Amino acid sequence: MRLDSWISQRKDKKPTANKEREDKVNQSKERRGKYKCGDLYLLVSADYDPDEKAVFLKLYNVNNHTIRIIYDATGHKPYAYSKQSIEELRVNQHLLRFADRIVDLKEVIKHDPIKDEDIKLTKIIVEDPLVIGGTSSSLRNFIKLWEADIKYYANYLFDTQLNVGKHYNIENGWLKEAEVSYDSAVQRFMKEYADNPDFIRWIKLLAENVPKYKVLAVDIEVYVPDLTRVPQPDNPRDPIFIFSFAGSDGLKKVLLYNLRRESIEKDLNFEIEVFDNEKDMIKRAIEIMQSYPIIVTFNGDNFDMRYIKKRAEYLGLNDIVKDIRLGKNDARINWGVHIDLYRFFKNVSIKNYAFSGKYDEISLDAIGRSLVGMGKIEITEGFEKYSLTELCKYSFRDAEITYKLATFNDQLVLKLITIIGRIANMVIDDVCRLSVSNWIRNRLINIHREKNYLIPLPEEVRGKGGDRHFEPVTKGKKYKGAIVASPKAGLHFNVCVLDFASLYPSIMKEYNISYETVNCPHPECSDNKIPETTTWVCRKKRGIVSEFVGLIRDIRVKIFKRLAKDDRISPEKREFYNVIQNALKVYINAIYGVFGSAEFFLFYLPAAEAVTTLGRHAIISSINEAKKLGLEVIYGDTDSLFIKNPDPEKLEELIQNVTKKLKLQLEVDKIYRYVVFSKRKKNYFGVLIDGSLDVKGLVGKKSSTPEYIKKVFYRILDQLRNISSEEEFYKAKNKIIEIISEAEEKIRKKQVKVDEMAISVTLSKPLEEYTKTTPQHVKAAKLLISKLRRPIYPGSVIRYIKTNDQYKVKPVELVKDPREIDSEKYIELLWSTITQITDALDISAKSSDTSKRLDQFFV
DNA sequence: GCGGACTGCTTACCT
DNA sequence: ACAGGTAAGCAGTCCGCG
Repeated sequence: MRLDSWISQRKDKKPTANKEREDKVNQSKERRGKYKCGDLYLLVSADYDPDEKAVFLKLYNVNNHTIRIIYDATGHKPYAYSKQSIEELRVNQHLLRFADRIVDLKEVIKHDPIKDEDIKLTKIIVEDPLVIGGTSSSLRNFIKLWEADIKYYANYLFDTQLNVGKHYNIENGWLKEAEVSYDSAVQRFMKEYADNPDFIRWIKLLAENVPKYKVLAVDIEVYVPDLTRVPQPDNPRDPIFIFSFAGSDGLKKVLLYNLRRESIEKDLNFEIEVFDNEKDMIKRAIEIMQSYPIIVTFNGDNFDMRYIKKRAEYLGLNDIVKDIRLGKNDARINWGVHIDLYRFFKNVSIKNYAFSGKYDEISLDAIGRSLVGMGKIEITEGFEKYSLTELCKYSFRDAEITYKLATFNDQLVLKLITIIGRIANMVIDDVCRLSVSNWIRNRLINIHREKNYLIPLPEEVRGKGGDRHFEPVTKGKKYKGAIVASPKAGLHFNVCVLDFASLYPSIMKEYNISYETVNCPHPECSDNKIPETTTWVCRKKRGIVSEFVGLIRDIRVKIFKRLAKDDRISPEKREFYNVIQNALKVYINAIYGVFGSAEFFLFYLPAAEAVTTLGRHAIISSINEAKKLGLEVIYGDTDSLFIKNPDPEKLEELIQNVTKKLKLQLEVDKIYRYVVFSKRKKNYFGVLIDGSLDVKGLVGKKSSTPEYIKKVFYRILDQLRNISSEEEFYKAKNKIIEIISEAEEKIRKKQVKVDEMAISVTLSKPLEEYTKTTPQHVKAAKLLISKLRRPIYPGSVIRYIKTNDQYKVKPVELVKDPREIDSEKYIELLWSTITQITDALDISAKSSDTSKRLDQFFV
């Protein structure tokens, strides 16, 4: 049997006209709201409907704040590429298995970026995505296919040239890019760069307004009397008894299934609807939820939404919850978008770059406290010990925190998600769940499509070969990274810090680094070597990644950073542009890293190594250049040079020389009134010219250090803050001695509160995976479980006390009496924290006598 | 059997 | 599941020691 007879029959089947298709869908799906002609829509999401065998788009109606769903009417079909000819594929047994689901085989020409030549491929077009991948019998498991692991709805957006986060109008059922207005400042930039279509395209995409979304935060409570039992969505035997809602339209509502027939307090800060059976409450809850296009939860993917769905089905309400769709690891809603903030805040790029590590535990309580100043209501006993009113308050607080996290600072989080969706061209459901490497992958796939480049398989990229030239300094790493120059220990006044503006992205841009340009196939490029290596870089073609990094780096620096600082623009708008430039920063900074990550689809170690090699080259030649000019370099880390008391003219000369020679922008980053180094790298403090204190890496700053010791540490630094000469420096001495001896005394006499002595350490993996050693926080966690039956998860912060009993450590919850504290250990800890300051000032040996010890230091 | 030297594990930080 | 480099504390092991 051959495939062609079947294919020819299918070919005359024309795609349904757009309008008809939409009307059909309108009839079959329940719809809300009326659409006015000319309504403006923001493309927020897309998905595949297996029943309709088509992609549908979720469009946020900016005018009436509903979601409109539009099905594909172009007849777009899933596909993948093969390097076998049509003839070969026609008799391929694996394809024959899917004969009735293969629509067409087509010969196409694509550019192979690795070989730098056009190649012939066969495009296998199929009826549904599962033919390509997603099941154990799918084609990609049996024959070699290209572009077969891209989600179909993503593929669809790339091919139809739609972009998430853009505004569209609907005309006769077709999407049309909407004309949107831009600020005059943005228009000026568009004029300035009128001859650069890539620039214009990105400015237009990013500067579009982001609507204020209509959102609803949801939290549920499941009635489990015993505190130690956690309700399991997969076994939903316990009833849901509370739904809490906080909405952007001011809704503050709790639905309560009064399973104890208790009387409920009046005059709460939320409305309450009481039900005498669970089913009615769930029906009402779903009705409320379906009137909001955006649903926000904290851990809804794995708990709230999942439990609602499973519990409703358990109660026979399948139809009520049919529009909640559970994936392996997520929960999506057909009527809109479900955003799980737990997944979003867990993302390390979001945590460290967007929120500069302001929270360290991924819990509603911890993140709520640090970002919106609101924590959970504490519950220490099982639910049976509390009145239903108290439990409603508890639950409503959770919904309130979730709502605040989604909407604080003018919906910052939702804006950020939308903007990342624009940059990555990724549906916002995925943006808030996936990591930065996926954001990068998605856009790079999109760019390959636009250029008609075939996306190589990971083994083809790796298969290019190329050596690793430098042994990593750190054990377990794949290649050598940055250089950290040894600091010159001591106190230094008037220190200027120079740094390279976004060093690695700039290197990628200026030196044409990309997976296909590093060790390219052209013999004539092979003399274009990375210094001290056998790696060469292409001169003939612009690298796809290099070009992309360069473009968005320029977009950030030349457009959005400037807009964010332009005082002719209103503060609100400036804040919006600041969010954009920040999102770009998060994104750009991760691009180098993903090429050094073995899991990334374009992982190519020689490319990553080329970047760090050039980075080391840049900083070393700058240090040498500085020395040549007679400037004193006292420290440097990766991309920075600390220069002591520089002659301004020499400094300017250095900047000019380096920038010209390396094609990398060296600039003044900050100036310290003074800075204090010990012998340790990545470890110093200083006072900037505006008087602000800058502390780097010192123990006293670490999140694990007990509060009490931190306080002492900062009191000491405070003594040093207003110093502007060496004499003044020593005046602070007596006060510091006083602070330290007082603290030591207090610890020795056990007068410090137990809570202030807690050492806080994050449990990074499940307890049973600590097989090699048992660190102290793991010991404490085990006690929490055995003595208090407290559930512990990876990511939990364990707070423990060093004690003088047989345990040596105990969770803070188990230490009732300060006399249990091992004060000797804490005095040691105090000293090691403080000597990081005093060491730097050449304070050396310890003696048992405090004042003597300090005197030695401050001589 | 004991203690110091050493290595490896773990966490939190810097760029 | 972006990278590598560094500091610090502790757990566990090795080795010498009549």
